[in-house]
Amino acid sequence: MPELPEVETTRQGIYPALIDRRIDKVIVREPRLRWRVIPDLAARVQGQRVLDVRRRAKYLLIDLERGSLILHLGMSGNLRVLPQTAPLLTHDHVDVILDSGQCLRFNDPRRFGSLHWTETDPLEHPLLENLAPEPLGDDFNADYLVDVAQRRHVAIKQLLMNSQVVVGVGNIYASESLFRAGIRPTRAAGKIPRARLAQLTDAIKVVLNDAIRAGGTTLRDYVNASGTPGYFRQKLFVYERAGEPCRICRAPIKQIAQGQRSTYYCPKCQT
DNA sequence: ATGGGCACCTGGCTGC
DNA sequence: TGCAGCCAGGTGCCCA
Repeated sequence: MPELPEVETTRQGIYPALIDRRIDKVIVREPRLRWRVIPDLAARVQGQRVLDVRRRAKYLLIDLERGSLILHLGMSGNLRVLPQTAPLLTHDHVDVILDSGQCLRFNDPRRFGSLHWTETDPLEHPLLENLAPEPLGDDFNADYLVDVAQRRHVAIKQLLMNSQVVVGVGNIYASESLFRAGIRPTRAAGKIPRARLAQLTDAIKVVLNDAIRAGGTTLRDYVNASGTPGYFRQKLFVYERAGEPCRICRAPIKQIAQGQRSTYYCPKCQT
């Protein structure tokens, strides 16, 4: 489900409820996430105050006084802020109960999400330490992408989805960014001229920022911390629009498979 | 180093 | 109505 805009929207949504609150209790109903949640997680975090809520790539980092929770939403996860007494739904796997009486509830039907605890710098956690630059940061720019794309034979879309190249760009925003840059997703990364890659870095930033502003994209199950969907779906140019007319040139949008994922593009606008 | 394919899991939809 | 098959916002790991 969630790519960078959805994770960032979630971060912004949970921040006010978490910041400076103390954790009264953690309830892990289902520890079998992508990695098994450590058995003593509740004991380790109980009583600690929340110092910050950050995002790195698609990971949420909840910094406490003596460590950090590292949370990933996987494909189908969401976090909601609810009254502690709110009725449970299926797949409500974890509750973080705060001293305000509110509760941060993690729901994840497919259990591709994860919850780790670290008592050292979370950015040096094995899952995070080798991640590429943030797409919205200044070090993700034309020079960088040109350098990385050099001599690479992979299709540009797959390059964009590689977290060693840039983080946070998933299946939706890879297709959307390539549309806005007018680049065909199947083009070999190393054969795209510098000027086009420069347009692409800009397109990625614009698309991600627009999506954050719209509260993310809801296709099926994504909801923000208040339980409401994102509105960026209405602004998608190609994703899940196979056969529908291109919003620019009216040519039917094409759907292909790349690396076992669906890719969408306009055969006229993207070359 | 690079690239490709699989695995993990549940649920919703399609078509027989 | 039932059920098999396919698809879905991710990504770590294993293999060539």
